[in-house]
Amino acid sequence: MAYQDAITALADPTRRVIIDKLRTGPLPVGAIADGMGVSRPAVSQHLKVLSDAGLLSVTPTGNRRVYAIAPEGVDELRRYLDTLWDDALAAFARAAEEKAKGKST
Amino acid sequence: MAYQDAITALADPTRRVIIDKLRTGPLPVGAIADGMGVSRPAVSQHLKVLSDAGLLSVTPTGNRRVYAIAPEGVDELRRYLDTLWDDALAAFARAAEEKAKGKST
DNA sequence: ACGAATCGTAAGCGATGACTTACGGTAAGT
DNA sequence: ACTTACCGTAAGTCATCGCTTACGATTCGT
Repeated sequence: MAYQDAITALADPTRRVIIDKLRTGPLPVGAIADGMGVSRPAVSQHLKVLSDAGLLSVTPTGNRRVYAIAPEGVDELRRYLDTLWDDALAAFARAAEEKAKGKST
Repeated sequence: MAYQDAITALADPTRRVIIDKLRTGPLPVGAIADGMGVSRPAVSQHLKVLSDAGLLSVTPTGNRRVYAIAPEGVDELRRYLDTLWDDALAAFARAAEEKAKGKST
């Protein structure tokens, strides 16, 4: 009960930028908000969405909160897409096969 | 230049239901719309979004239009998530390592 | 102890998007 | 040829979402 939230979270462009910024490693909020065109509170809201979706982990360190990509959350989404991938391929092959047979019954 | 559209398309619950209906094989619009709580035009609109995102293929057959999952589109999204997965794992390992070292430099 | 810094939350606003009804267009059936 | 079935599109409505400004809480520095 989570891959749906992960997809919804990644649907927003700004949130994808945040994810990209965290690809190289964990960052505090200020560093994340720095450079992107939106205010820091907006970034905070996005971080909450991403965290709730299980895509980010938070580590309160003294004054600041360090965010990092949570591999588990990404993996959940990955597994969903894998099953979709498998089914799509199977259906594709079956459809091609029926077409070749002339499709009777 | 497409995985973004794929994610956006899959973000909607109704569209995910459509995708699930097509997992077992291609279906015409009527069969897709049948049983889900929204009107057929709504389904048509969703089908357009999914098609534009590269997640579905259309095959006009006489009177009706048969939709099927496009493996290519799914694969694009899959590859994006794989790179994210790789980076996340690498960053995770690096962070753990630095923490163990006591973090110098 | 006091001021500055870092960050989350609340309230309000504007835009995007999902849905409905109504309509037009093409193919199949008789 | 006429009717029926199947489907996409247009217009309009209503909710959702992302953004901003304002504020409060906690922690660091001096």
